[in-house]
Amino acid sequence: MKKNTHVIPSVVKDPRLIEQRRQQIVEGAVRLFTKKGFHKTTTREIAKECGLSIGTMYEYIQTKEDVLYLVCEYIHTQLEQRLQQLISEEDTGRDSLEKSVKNLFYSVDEMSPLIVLIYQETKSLSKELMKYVLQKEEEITNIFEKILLKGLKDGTISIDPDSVKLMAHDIIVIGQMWAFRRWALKRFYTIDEYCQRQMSLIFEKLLSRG
Amino acid sequence: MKKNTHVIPSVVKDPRLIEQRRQQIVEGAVRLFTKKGFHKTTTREIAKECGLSIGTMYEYIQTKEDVLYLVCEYIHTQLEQRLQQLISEEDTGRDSLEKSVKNLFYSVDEMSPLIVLIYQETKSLSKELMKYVLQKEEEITNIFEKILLKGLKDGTISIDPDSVKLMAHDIIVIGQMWAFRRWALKRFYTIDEYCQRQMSLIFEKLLSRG
DNA sequence: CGACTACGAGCGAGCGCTCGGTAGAAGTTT
DNA sequence: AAACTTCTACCGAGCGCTCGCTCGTAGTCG
Repeated sequence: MKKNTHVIPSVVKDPRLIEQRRQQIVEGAVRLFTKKGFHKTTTREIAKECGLSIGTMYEYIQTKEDVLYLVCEYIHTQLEQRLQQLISEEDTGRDSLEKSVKNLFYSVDEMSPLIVLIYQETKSLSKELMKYVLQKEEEITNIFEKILLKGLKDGTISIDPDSVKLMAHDIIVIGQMWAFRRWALKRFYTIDEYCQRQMSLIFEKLLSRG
Repeated sequence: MKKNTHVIPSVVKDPRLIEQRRQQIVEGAVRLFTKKGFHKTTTREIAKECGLSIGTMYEYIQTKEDVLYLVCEYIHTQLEQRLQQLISEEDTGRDSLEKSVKNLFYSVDEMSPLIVLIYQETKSLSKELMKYVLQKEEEITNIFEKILLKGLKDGTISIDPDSVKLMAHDIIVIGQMWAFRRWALKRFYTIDEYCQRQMSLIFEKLLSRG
């Protein structure tokens, strides 16, 4: 099952305890990382924020970097679940895409600080761990690729097959851009306006050959 | 003239020397920051890389953060110059846009590591300095806004006036995304393909109401 | 008692930055 | 022209401090 996930060793034996404590750690770390960034947050602060002593915290991770990895994994899982939730077999490709893109925009809106965090801190991971995080990012992009392909098959979407991958990336980036360019966009658009206008950018393209 | 630029004090008096040494510092720092990131690079390393002693380097800056600011400013100036270069008064809005978007894509391609750097490290600046950097980012976006407005005026581009700002941001983000999602995109597209396909995404939209 | 989890003072490495000193150019006095 | 003074850029050992992480000990439960 969990093939593309890096397993972080723990001194503690009880798996349920591990999961619970790591959840604590992630939640505390997210709060701090979004506020101050990874490098400016100390291990002592993380421990305090999640209600553990440093000693105890280090029973559940090996390095500070592990915390960042857990955080990245958590964020990606969160986003992925939200996106998978609304996907139904019965929808046409086009309907599914419309739903999912909208879902993406509003998810990014709610998860804004988390999206920004993952954008800015992934590079602080070692190559090994970054690989896993980028893999997950790609899996999320693939969600949209699949939907596009479905629409291509059932004729509800028309697009050059060689552009499918690119369009999937475009959708993700246009979605996430609401998070990482929020400082500029928020002054001119609400999330509703943003959603509507960007949807039209995406869908006019997808019908232009139909 | 230089109103939106933060001036970093220097102990040294000679302005020409300041400029020359800071150029050295920026060049050395860029090499290191793109490789290791800002936080993992030490001041000693920067000094060594640019051929100054730490003591001397600190005659030209006040803090390590100043170096990052100088680097960000350098990158933005570089990009802005490239974009301004190809803009001619005589072109129609549409021609100008086509040229400039293409120019953006290929500039981002060449400046890839720099674009990624500015994306990832801007947040390491203090609020004060970040303000200046984001301002510059916005000015660069405005280049495209102006072109779009010109096209709207001369009738060569058709777009909802309220979407102009957004479209300018879209163009910038789609350009820069070639840098920060290179790890995925490079496996499927060359820069030429990328440019061509993304241009069609942008321009089909801009003609759809025409 | 043995197995396991929690604790936090403390270690040692490494960091950003300073500051007293040097060399030599520029200016001034004799 | 020589001697002295001032100014300026350069230097790097070292200061003070913070960081990530460890490990000996204490507490708890079966």
